[in-house]
Amino acid sequence: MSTKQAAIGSNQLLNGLNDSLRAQFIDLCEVVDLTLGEVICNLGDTIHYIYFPIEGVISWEKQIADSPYLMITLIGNEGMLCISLMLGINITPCRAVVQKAGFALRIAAADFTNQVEQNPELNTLLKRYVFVNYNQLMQTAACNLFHLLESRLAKLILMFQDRSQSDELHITQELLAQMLGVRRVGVTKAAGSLQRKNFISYSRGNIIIHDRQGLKTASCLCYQADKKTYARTLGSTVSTLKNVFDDDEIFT
Amino acid sequence: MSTKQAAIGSNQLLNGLNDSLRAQFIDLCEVVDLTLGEVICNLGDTIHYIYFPIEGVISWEKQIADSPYLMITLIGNEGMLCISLMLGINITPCRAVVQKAGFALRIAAADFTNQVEQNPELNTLLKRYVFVNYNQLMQTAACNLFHLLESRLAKLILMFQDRSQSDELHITQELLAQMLGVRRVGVTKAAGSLQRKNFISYSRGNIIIHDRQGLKTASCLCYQADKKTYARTLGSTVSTLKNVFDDDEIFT
DNA sequence: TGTTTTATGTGAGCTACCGAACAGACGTTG
DNA sequence: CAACGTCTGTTCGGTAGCTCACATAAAACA
Repeated sequence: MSTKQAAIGSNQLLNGLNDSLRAQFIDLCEVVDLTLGEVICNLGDTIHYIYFPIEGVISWEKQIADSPYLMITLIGNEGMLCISLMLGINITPCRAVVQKAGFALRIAAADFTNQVEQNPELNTLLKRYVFVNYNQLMQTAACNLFHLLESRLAKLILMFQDRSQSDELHITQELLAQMLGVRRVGVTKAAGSLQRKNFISYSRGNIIIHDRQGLKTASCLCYQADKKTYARTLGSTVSTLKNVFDDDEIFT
Repeated sequence: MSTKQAAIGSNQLLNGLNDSLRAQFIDLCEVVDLTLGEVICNLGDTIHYIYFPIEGVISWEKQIADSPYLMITLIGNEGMLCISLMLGINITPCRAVVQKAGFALRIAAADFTNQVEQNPELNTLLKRYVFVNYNQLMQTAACNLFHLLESRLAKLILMFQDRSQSDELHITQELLAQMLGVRRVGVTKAAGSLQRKNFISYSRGNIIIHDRQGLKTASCLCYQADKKTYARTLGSTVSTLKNVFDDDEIFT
């Protein structure tokens, strides 16, 4: 299943390219497995490859002094890894960890840079993706300050579901807590609340999502806002955007 | 004093360009006043101009649903305004408000885009600046979650001082509270604590900084980390970096 | 099978910050 | 001078999330 043929057309970001350009780009890529828990890169690492996930979920985590790692965003087949290279920096400022196994296309940094320089269409597309990240990050900075843990947890679960395309997630409360930058007991309490509302059920690292709509009402509006930003920014170039997110209601 | 001649060499970011390129760029700019409280742009505005502050301080503020505006960063003569255009987006995602009067170079969006396309050196420099912003934003997202108000206030005061190049700041607690996303009484308490430690004194919208070193110990390490990121990322291109920040101690 | 490891749930006390309301102190303007 | 608006300081009750400690239960392993 992880052949390059199967890979074509399965990263939503690359789907924003026209067929010939996409084929040319993917021709320079190789398909690699993403194994659960794998650390793809660490703070300070030189960027050797750029990743475009096809299946699986990767968390992008920042560590600041005196504090544990904090998840900045989740990356699945709607995005790419190591956007620093788009900004001319070949060093990663973060750690990237595989949170759901799968596989990805990856391209060598030099090839990537060449392609971006030679193809204005590719350059435009990926710059827009950087903008989406930049915007989501501002949203997250505010979200972290203002919103209750239960809302943030609901948002995280929804994000994870979007990117893993499954109603069953495999992730422990301990890991969720680390991503959210809170104690495990906090997640237990918030997850218990979501469970009592019958939005999810939880058992030893398995979350089953029963009521996606309910989760949306429980989550903060940041979730919807981020998706709207993605849609509005990449919508004109990413033609198959509807596949990225099952967006039932995008509102203004 | 606000003639274009005086302006040359007074934005630290543009100082990263070689002399002829900088002269050529500034030739396309005009000098405009920044008046206190002026809203330079609002969420959703089309970007007509890019600003490079020479004197004065601008706050970059995001508003998310159900919450007041939150300051994302402060911009002075170490940076530029409206970096979205570097990412191919000509709409501002935020509000920008002048928090200290001064003046700035500004260049029309079309001229800016042309210059960036034609000058790889300029393009590289400003992409790196975007990276610095991106990195600081991740830091802020974590800072907002983990760090105490007093530390965040100390950091903000230091940032303001760096960008206003004065030991006396004119800003009310109400405004600081809004920037930090907390209530005014919270700032009163935190500022009172800093005052009792003799780091600052405070009186009706005037902060006088007595002990910069003390403020640094009171602030979170995010302050130092952000400056280090700036120095390391732009240091190789910005030759006069030492002028940007009076960095007594940059450590690893 | 019993033992250990891993994952989740509960409790009590603590702290930072919130919400609201109010008091004082300074500056400006009539 | 008096009246008013602005800015800062304080108080009281409430709550979210923290620290620490411990309980329970499913899975893994011997």
